[in-house]
Amino acid sequence: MADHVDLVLEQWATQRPDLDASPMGIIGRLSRLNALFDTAIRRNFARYDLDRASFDVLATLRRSNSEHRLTPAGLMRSSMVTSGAISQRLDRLEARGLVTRTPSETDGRGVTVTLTAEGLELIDKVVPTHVDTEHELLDGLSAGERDQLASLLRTLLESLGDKRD
Amino acid sequence: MADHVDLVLEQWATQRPDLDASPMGIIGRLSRLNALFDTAIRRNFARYDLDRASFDVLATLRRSNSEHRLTPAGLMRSSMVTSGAISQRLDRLEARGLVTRTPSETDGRGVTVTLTAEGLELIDKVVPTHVDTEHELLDGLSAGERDQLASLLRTLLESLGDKRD
DNA sequence: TTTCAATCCCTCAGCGCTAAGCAATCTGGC
DNA sequence: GCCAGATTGCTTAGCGCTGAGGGATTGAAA
Repeated sequence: MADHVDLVLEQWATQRPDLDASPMGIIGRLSRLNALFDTAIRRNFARYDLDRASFDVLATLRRSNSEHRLTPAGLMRSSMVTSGAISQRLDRLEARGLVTRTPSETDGRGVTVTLTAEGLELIDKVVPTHVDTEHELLDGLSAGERDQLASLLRTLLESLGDKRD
Repeated sequence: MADHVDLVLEQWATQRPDLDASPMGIIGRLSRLNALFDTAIRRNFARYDLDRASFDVLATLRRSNSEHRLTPAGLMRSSMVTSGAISQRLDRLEARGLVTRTPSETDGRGVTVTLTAEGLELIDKVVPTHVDTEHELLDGLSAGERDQLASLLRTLLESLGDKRD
């Protein structure tokens, strides 16, 4: 019963027994899981000519409100990428006709990003398959273990200052 | 008591109540944690003119064996990136004099990558600060919670086929 | 011995991101 | 009403990775 991170921990214990490398048991595994999840999730998106970045924007617009509209700043806060990345994502989505950018009615600097009918149709088709993919990825845990894991991860996120906004 | 992912889950429950989005409670949090960890870890590396890619290679060589030597293929298996990425990482590290590439003595196609004295000195200086950083990042959990979390993550990794090699 | 699939490492074009910087606009304190 | 500092969204150079592909070598089946 051992994964790759166990090997890494043993190697450090041998080569640098003075170090307490135990945090890698969490941070290393988390990073590996993220890479594995990402590969599986991207494979699903590719079937719809989407990448993760585009999906994130479309999904954020879809779930945010009934008008499916948000500012670039709002999208940035939700996504943990820089404003430059958001601009470029929107360029690509706008070129494909999946979102529109219109000047804000209340703020001369601002822009409103809205899902088009085509964008809504696409994301509503993809999201269920995405949720299925995620369910499959977690098949190895029981319902109780999943709850426990989600709860520990939330505790950790909150301790690092993650907020609702 | 709520983090950003709780908001996302509520939004999906409102906009698409037909979907069971609960896996996002794990996969979404894991992805967010990974991003937060990455930022903190890279900030520490930057103090030593290192990026995460270079650190990964140096650390893998350091812990692998007493000779601090490995093939590019071995580095690739350990890192979850493509062979092209390894080649480029080695180019950078070799140019800085932190590793050497020598032809394998037993395989005409092969190369042996070895930590130089300078590379060894650098990684031995950085690793303790890296471990400290990781300890700080997990401060929000008790020792028991950390064990529990590591164990759940290992179960999940194993269910996805992660192996020691 | 010959053949050939597999392996090893590399190159390179393309891609999306970051970091820095900019112009336009807004806002709160005076 | 005015101005300084924030905020908004965008542009661009530079960076590292992927994915595709290629040359050389190996090892095992025919």
